[in-house]
Amino acid sequence: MEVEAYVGETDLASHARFGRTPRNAVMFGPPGIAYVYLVYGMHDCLNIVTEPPGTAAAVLVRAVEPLEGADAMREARLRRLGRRKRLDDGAIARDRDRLARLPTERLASGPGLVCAAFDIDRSMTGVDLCDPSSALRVEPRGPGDPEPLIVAGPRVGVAYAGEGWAHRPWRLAVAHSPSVSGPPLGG
DNA sequence: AGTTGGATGGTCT
DNA sequence: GACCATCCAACTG
Repeated sequence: MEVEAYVGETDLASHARFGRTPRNAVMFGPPGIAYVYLVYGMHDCLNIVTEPPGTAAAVLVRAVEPLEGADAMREARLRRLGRRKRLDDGAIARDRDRLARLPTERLASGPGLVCAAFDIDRSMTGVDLCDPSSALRVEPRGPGDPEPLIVAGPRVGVAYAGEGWAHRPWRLAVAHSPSVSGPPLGG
Protein backbone atom coordinates (compact mmCIF):
# COMPACT_ATOMS: atom_id res chain seq x y z
CA MET A 1 0.00 0.00 0.00
CA GLU A 2 1.34 3.39 -1.02
CA VAL A 3 -0.15 6.88 -1.25
CA GLU A 4 0.89 10.50 -1.80
CA ALA A 5 -0.55 13.61 -0.16
CA TYR A 6 -1.38 16.78 -2.10
CA VAL A 7 -2.18 19.40 0.48
CA GLY A 8 -3.93 22.35 -1.16
CA GLU A 9 -3.77 25.23 -3.64
CA THR A 10 -0.42 26.34 -2.25
CA ASP A 11 1.10 22.91 -3.00
CA LEU A 12 2.84 23.57 -6.34
CA ALA A 13 2.85 19.84 -7.11
CA SER A 14 -0.95 19.62 -6.89
CA HIS A 15 -3.52 19.92 -9.65
CA ALA A 16 -5.11 22.51 -7.35
CA ARG A 17 -2.16 24.89 -7.90
CA PHE A 18 -4.06 26.67 -10.72
CA GLY A 19 -7.09 27.21 -8.51
CA ARG A 20 -10.44 25.67 -9.28
CA THR A 21 -10.75 24.32 -12.85
CA PRO A 22 -13.26 21.99 -14.52
CA ARG A 23 -10.92 19.04 -14.00
CA ASN A 24 -10.05 19.51 -10.34
CA ALA A 25 -13.38 20.98 -9.12
CA VAL A 26 -14.21 17.93 -6.99
CA MET A 27 -11.05 18.53 -4.94
CA PHE A 28 -12.69 21.70 -3.60
CA GLY A 29 -15.72 19.79 -2.37
CA PRO A 30 -16.32 17.50 0.62
CA PRO A 31 -13.86 14.76 1.64
CA GLY A 32 -14.20 11.05 0.95
CA ILE A 33 -14.96 11.62 -2.74
CA ALA A 34 -13.07 10.08 -5.68
CA TYR A 35 -11.07 12.29 -8.06
CA VAL A 36 -9.85 10.32 -11.10
CA TYR A 37 -7.75 11.99 -13.80
CA LEU A 38 -5.90 10.92 -16.94
CA VAL A 39 -2.10 11.23 -17.21
CA TYR A 40 0.10 10.81 -20.27
CA GLY A 41 -2.95 10.30 -22.42
CA MET A 42 -3.51 6.73 -21.26
CA HIS A 43 -3.34 6.11 -17.52
CA ASP A 44 -6.08 6.87 -15.01
CA CYS A 45 -5.08 7.79 -11.45
CA LEU A 46 -7.30 7.53 -8.35
CA ASN A 47 -7.31 10.22 -5.66
CA ILE A 48 -9.37 10.54 -2.48
CA VAL A 49 -10.40 14.05 -1.46
CA THR A 50 -9.32 14.57 2.13
CA GLU A 51 -10.25 18.00 3.50
CA PRO A 52 -13.47 19.95 4.11
CA PRO A 53 -14.99 22.06 1.29
CA GLY A 54 -12.77 24.97 0.32
CA THR A 55 -9.48 23.16 0.99
CA ALA A 56 -8.41 21.36 -2.19
CA ALA A 57 -6.45 18.44 -0.75
CA ALA A 58 -6.37 14.81 -1.84
CA VAL A 59 -4.45 11.56 -1.54
CA LEU A 60 -3.20 9.75 -4.65
CA VAL A 61 -3.50 5.98 -4.34
CA ARG A 62 -0.21 4.81 -5.87
CA ALA A 63 -0.29 1.11 -5.00
CA VAL A 64 -2.50 -1.48 -3.35
CA GLU A 65 -1.76 -4.99 -2.10
CA PRO A 66 -4.41 -7.38 -3.47
CA LEU A 67 -5.87 -9.55 -0.72
CA GLU A 68 -8.53 -11.18 -2.90
CA GLY A 69 -9.85 -10.96 -6.46
CA ALA A 70 -6.51 -11.43 -8.20
CA ASP A 71 -8.12 -13.22 -11.14
CA ALA A 72 -10.61 -10.39 -11.65
CA MET A 73 -7.73 -7.91 -11.54
CA ARG A 74 -5.84 -9.82 -14.23
CA GLU A 75 -8.95 -9.83 -16.41
CA ALA A 76 -9.50 -6.12 -15.86
CA ARG A 77 -5.90 -5.32 -16.78
CA LEU A 78 -6.14 -7.45 -19.92
CA ARG A 79 -9.34 -5.66 -20.95
CA ARG A 80 -7.65 -2.31 -20.52
CA LEU A 81 -4.68 -3.42 -22.63
CA GLY A 82 -7.19 -4.48 -25.27
CA ARG A 83 -8.05 -0.82 -25.88
CA ARG A 84 -4.65 -0.21 -27.46
CA LYS A 85 -4.84 0.63 -31.12
CA ARG A 86 -2.79 -2.15 -32.64
CA LEU A 87 -3.93 -5.47 -31.31
CA ASP A 88 -3.18 -8.63 -33.22
CA ASP A 89 -3.89 -12.05 -31.73
CA GLY A 90 -0.24 -12.68 -30.92
CA ALA A 91 -0.01 -9.52 -28.84
CA ILE A 92 -3.13 -10.41 -26.87
CA ALA A 93 -1.77 -13.88 -26.10
CA ARG A 94 1.51 -12.37 -24.97
CA ASP A 95 -0.24 -9.90 -22.68
CA ARG A 96 -2.32 -12.68 -21.14
CA ASP A 97 0.79 -14.76 -20.52
CA ARG A 98 2.69 -11.86 -18.99
CA LEU A 99 -0.21 -11.11 -16.63
CA ALA A 100 -0.50 -14.77 -15.63
CA ARG A 101 3.17 -14.76 -14.64
CA LEU A 102 2.94 -11.44 -12.82
CA PRO A 103 2.95 -12.02 -9.04
CA THR A 104 -0.35 -11.12 -7.38
CA GLU A 105 1.26 -8.47 -5.16
CA ARG A 106 2.39 -6.58 -8.31
CA LEU A 107 -1.02 -6.44 -9.98
CA ALA A 108 -1.78 -2.96 -8.62
CA SER A 109 1.71 -1.64 -7.84
CA GLY A 110 1.47 1.74 -9.55
CA PRO A 111 -1.11 4.54 -9.86
CA GLY A 112 -2.07 3.57 -13.39
CA LEU A 113 -2.08 -0.10 -12.46
CA VAL A 114 -4.45 0.47 -9.51
CA CYS A 115 -7.04 1.90 -11.89
CA ALA A 116 -6.43 -0.79 -14.51
CA ALA A 117 -6.76 -3.60 -11.95
CA PHE A 118 -9.93 -2.17 -10.36
CA ASP A 119 -11.40 -0.96 -13.67
CA ILE A 120 -11.47 2.65 -12.47
CA ASP A 121 -11.75 5.54 -14.91
CA ARG A 122 -12.61 9.24 -14.92
CA SER A 123 -16.33 8.52 -14.88
CA MET A 124 -15.86 7.47 -11.23
CA THR A 125 -14.95 11.03 -10.24
CA GLY A 126 -17.52 12.11 -7.65
CA VAL A 127 -18.21 8.65 -6.23
CA ASP A 128 -18.54 8.64 -2.42
CA LEU A 129 -15.81 6.27 -1.28
CA CYS A 130 -17.13 6.30 2.28
CA ASP A 131 -20.61 5.07 1.35
CA PRO A 132 -20.79 1.33 2.17
CA SER A 133 -23.12 0.87 -0.82
CA SER A 134 -20.64 2.31 -3.34
CA ALA A 135 -19.17 -0.16 -5.81
CA LEU A 136 -15.81 1.48 -5.13
CA ARG A 137 -15.11 2.31 -1.50
CA VAL A 138 -12.53 2.41 1.29
CA GLU A 139 -13.14 0.46 4.47
CA PRO A 140 -11.63 0.68 7.95
CA ARG A 141 -8.92 -1.71 9.03
CA GLY A 142 -10.27 -4.86 10.68
CA PRO A 143 -10.39 -4.82 14.49
CA GLY A 144 -7.81 -7.61 14.74
CA ASP A 145 -5.37 -6.09 12.26
CA PRO A 146 -2.38 -4.29 13.77
CA GLU A 147 -1.69 -0.69 12.85
CA PRO A 148 0.95 -0.89 10.11
CA LEU A 149 4.34 0.83 10.32
CA ILE A 150 4.46 3.68 7.79
CA VAL A 151 7.57 4.91 5.98
CA ALA A 152 7.88 8.21 4.08
CA GLY A 153 9.82 9.66 1.16
CA PRO A 154 9.58 12.36 -1.53
CA ARG A 155 6.70 12.29 -3.99
CA VAL A 156 7.27 10.80 -7.44
CA GLY A 157 7.33 12.78 -10.69
CA VAL A 158 6.81 16.26 -9.23
CA ALA A 159 10.13 17.94 -10.01
CA TYR A 160 8.17 20.68 -11.79
CA ALA A 161 6.94 21.88 -8.37
CA GLY A 162 10.38 23.29 -7.54
CA GLU A 163 12.72 22.97 -4.57
CA GLY A 164 10.22 24.07 -1.96
CA TRP A 165 7.73 21.32 -2.66
CA ALA A 166 9.31 18.53 -4.70
CA HIS A 167 11.19 16.73 -1.97
CA ARG A 168 8.78 16.99 0.93
CA PRO A 169 8.30 13.46 2.34
CA TRP A 170 4.64 13.11 1.48
CA ARG A 171 4.86 9.75 -0.23
CA LEU A 172 3.75 7.23 2.40
CA ALA A 173 3.83 3.44 2.29
CA VAL A 174 3.36 0.44 4.52
CA ALA A 175 6.85 -0.62 5.61
CA HIS A 176 8.08 -3.77 3.85
CA SER A 177 4.96 -3.92 1.70
CA PRO A 178 5.49 -6.07 -1.41
CA SER A 179 3.10 -3.76 -3.27
CA VAL A 180 4.74 -0.40 -3.83
CA SER A 181 5.71 1.43 -7.01
CA GLY A 182 8.81 3.13 -8.28
CA PRO A 183 11.90 3.95 -6.26
CA PRO A 184 12.31 2.46 -2.77
CA LEU A 185 11.62 4.75 0.15
CA GLY A 186 13.32 4.98 3.51
CA GLY A 187 12.44 2.94 6.54
C1' DA B 1 19.59 -4.92 -13.67
C1' DG B 2 19.68 -0.60 -15.43
C1' DT B 3 18.61 2.85 -19.08
C1' DT B 4 16.04 4.88 -22.88
C1' DG B 5 12.28 6.22 -25.68
C1' DG B 6 7.56 5.57 -27.63
C1' DA B 7 2.66 5.56 -26.89
C1' DT B 8 -1.21 8.98 -26.50
C1' DG B 9 -4.74 12.78 -25.27
C1' DG B 10 -6.45 16.12 -21.86
C1' DT B 11 -5.41 20.31 -19.55
C1' DC B 12 -3.65 24.77 -18.95
C1' DT B 13 -0.84 29.21 -20.31
C1' DG C 1 2.00 24.40 -28.08
C1' DA C 2 4.18 22.44 -23.90
C1' DC C 3 3.69 19.53 -20.40
C1' DC C 4 2.48 15.90 -17.82
C1' DA C 5 1.10 12.78 -10.08
C1' DT C 6 2.94 6.54 -16.15
C1' DC C 7 3.97 2.01 -18.10
C1' DC C 8 6.48 -1.21 -20.73
C1' DA C 9 9.27 -2.99 -24.59
C1' DA C 10 13.59 -2.87 -26.38
C1' DC C 11 17.72 -2.09 -25.98
C1' DT C 12 22.76 -2.09 -23.37
C1' DG C 13 26.38 -4.48 -20.64
